[in-house]
Amino acid sequence: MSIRGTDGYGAWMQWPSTPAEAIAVQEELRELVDSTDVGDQPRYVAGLDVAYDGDRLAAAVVVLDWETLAEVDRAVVLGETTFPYVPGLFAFREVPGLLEALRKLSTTPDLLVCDGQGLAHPRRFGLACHLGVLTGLPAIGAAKTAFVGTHAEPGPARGESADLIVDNEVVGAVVRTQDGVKPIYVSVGHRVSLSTAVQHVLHLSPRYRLPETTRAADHLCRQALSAAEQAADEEC
DNA sequence: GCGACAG
DNA sequence: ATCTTGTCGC
Repeated sequence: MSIRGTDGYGAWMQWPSTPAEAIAVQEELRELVDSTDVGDQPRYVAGLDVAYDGDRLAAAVVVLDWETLAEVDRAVVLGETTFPYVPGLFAFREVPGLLEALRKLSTTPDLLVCDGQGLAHPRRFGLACHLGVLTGLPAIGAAKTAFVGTHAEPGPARGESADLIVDNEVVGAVVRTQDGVKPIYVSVGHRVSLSTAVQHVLHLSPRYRLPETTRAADHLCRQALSAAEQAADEEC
């Protein structure tokens, strides 16, 4: 796929090498986030995830059909970390590999489901916003644990949720995707409203706590990383 | 000042 | 993220 949204920026925006520069990039790109519904009902939904082994990494994207949740495309790239893990700057560790994987797809996703936060971030610009703005594609964040905000305990049944709040502002939703399971943290990434993001996550999680997109991408990047390690061991 | 902190 | 056995449940 082409990365329409990035071209204008990629040409002059150098990748940050320090936390201060990274924060400056977030402060600038955050202005480009669109938290309203744009585009039609998605047909191709992508799950994205990255697995690590020291400085080695595997970034994967798996595209599923919205109706059947069957896989229609996949791409995975091996690489090395270029940025340390710093809470709040997580995207700078995962974006390079994920953009490369997205570029390898023969399908252009209608929605990106990211393994992390979107607007539920200290500067309102988590991984999902970053990937959404750089690609121009609708994106949502679906994280396994909380990062910022306070919230009430959502009801015990699948589909129940509670607002995730920061400074009297709703930055996301805490959603119970299955009866009795620990809820997940959903927030807007780009070009999707929060209520739509929650509906999408529930549609993508018919049986397990995490969206099928996330599960598929998680499996792929782990498998690719371990396969690469096997190959490396045999060499030496 | 101290602790907490997506993956 | 990753390090890690057995165990409860469908």
